[in-house]
Amino acid sequence: MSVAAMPITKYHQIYLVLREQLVEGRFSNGVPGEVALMHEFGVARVTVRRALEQLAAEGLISREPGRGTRSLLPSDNLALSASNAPAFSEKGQRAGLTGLLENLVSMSQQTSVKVLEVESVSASASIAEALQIQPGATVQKAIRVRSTKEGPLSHITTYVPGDIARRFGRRELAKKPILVLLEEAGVTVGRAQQTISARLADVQVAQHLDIAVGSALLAVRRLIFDNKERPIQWLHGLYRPDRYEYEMQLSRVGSIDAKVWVSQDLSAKFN
Amino acid sequence: MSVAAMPITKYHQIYLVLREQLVEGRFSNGVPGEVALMHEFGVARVTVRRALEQLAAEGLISREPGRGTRSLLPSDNLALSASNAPAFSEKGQRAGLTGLLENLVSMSQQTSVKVLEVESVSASASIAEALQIQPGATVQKAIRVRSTKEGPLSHITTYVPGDIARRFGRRELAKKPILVLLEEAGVTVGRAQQTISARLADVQVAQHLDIAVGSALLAVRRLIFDNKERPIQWLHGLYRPDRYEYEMQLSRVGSIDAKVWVSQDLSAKFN
DNA sequence: AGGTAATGTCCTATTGACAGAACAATAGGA
DNA sequence: TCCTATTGTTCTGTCAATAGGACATTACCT
Repeated sequence: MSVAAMPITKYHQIYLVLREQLVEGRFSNGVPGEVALMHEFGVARVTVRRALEQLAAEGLISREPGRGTRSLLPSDNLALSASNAPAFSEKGQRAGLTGLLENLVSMSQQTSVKVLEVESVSASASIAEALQIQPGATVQKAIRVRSTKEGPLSHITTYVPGDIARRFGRRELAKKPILVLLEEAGVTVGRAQQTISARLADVQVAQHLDIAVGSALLAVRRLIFDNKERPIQWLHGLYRPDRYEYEMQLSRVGSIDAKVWVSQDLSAKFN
Repeated sequence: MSVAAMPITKYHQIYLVLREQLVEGRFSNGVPGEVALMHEFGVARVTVRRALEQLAAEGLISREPGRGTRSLLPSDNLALSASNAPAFSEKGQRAGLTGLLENLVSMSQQTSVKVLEVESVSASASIAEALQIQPGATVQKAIRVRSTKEGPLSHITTYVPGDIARRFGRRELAKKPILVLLEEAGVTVGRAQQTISARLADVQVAQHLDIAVGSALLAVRRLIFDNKERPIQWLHGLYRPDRYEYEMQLSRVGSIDAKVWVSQDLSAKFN
């Protein structure tokens, strides 16, 4: 098929991926070589290089012939003060995790999941509406709490249509992100629509997240579609704002007269 | 300069703009013709058409030769039930504004701003750090409350370096979005970095937003840079979650093996 | 019926994104 | 010193994105 029609260029996607991984502190001991990245992403070397060039231009990496590419982020090596890396200079003042969603790769590695509840229930009106199924149809409801070593982070409730979730057991849910399970079940994940809001912690959630009742929580509602635009997962997530924030870059794209911003932001990565 | 190198294609940008405007309920009485859009965006007709084709494929608009293009969103005309528009089917259950930021065009039209406070202060340590200036340097602090006809919506505090904000008066701040003022002051807005979190309403904010103390609020911190990567505005925003939510599309772009999502989302438009 | 405005279809040409490859230059270890 | 890994540079193509235009077709209004 050669080059697929893409609204966003490959080098830019790779740029986004690498930038995210950089600020996450991976690559502390060396960024993979261009050839390695080239294979990893399955693209030509030119494409990898364009991404790296942009990262270098922003002062996030250093590239030297013979030596290779290295991360320049303060979290990794020596501090870099202001010099030429304004991009993330405000990084230090925030301790909490940043990124988003419940299933970052790095989070999967550094966090643990406890499954509070898994059961088949009949869909309420609102859930049926979201998932575009008959009210009363069977859906699998799962509640999980994700924790870092510092303590609980998020309280996630997911609903998956019964015919898809048939085989998900408690063990699988604890081990793998639910999206991986969905893909293993033969579902091709397409797009997702997500709304971010704020809510107060109720008694149950507060208990599980180890916070006071009435604390402010970041609330996420997300509907995931497969490649045929069928809803396959409806998610309600509550996050402790001191441990989790949603960070994004708004870049002004193009010059379409109207001043339009597009926020670009890495989201779920689940290998 | 002709065609600038763009990480995101023009037709896709136009698609995003139009989609946003559609769900905002503009275009209720007819979408502008292709030729009109073509002039408005300054692109060729083919480009406009590709954007419209995508919108039509998602069932958001109908296009008929001779008749023109019309919005198919329930908020506008007759309800469209499920049929072929799954994209925003969960739209009905939410009354609040959706989009983001404080300065959408439509918001400027449908909302009013009250300036609570404008004064020059010396920068505290955290503000100086964010704006990359000397602690104690002069910054202009402004607090504004934005309201819809239903009541207060957001409580925004902004800090602008003194040398830039020199000429902003109370009147200007009430009339125009601060970003417009910045541009009029000769600043070219570049990119922005934004973090979304949640906070409880304190006494002052609660009073201005007409809510109970201790209500959950959506909290936004945003740092705007000019085209030379100099920070030009540091913003703290608090939003009533019942009137304002942050909605975004996560589309799975490309096929870069790693499963990466890019969230695309219209943000600030300030004409 | 005729005019107008809209979308649908088809064409040409330019440019950038990307693949694939070769070769040069540099740094560091054996 | 030589070998190797790495980035830097420079090619040759292919294809998609976009600009710009011409013409057909349809729907609605006068």
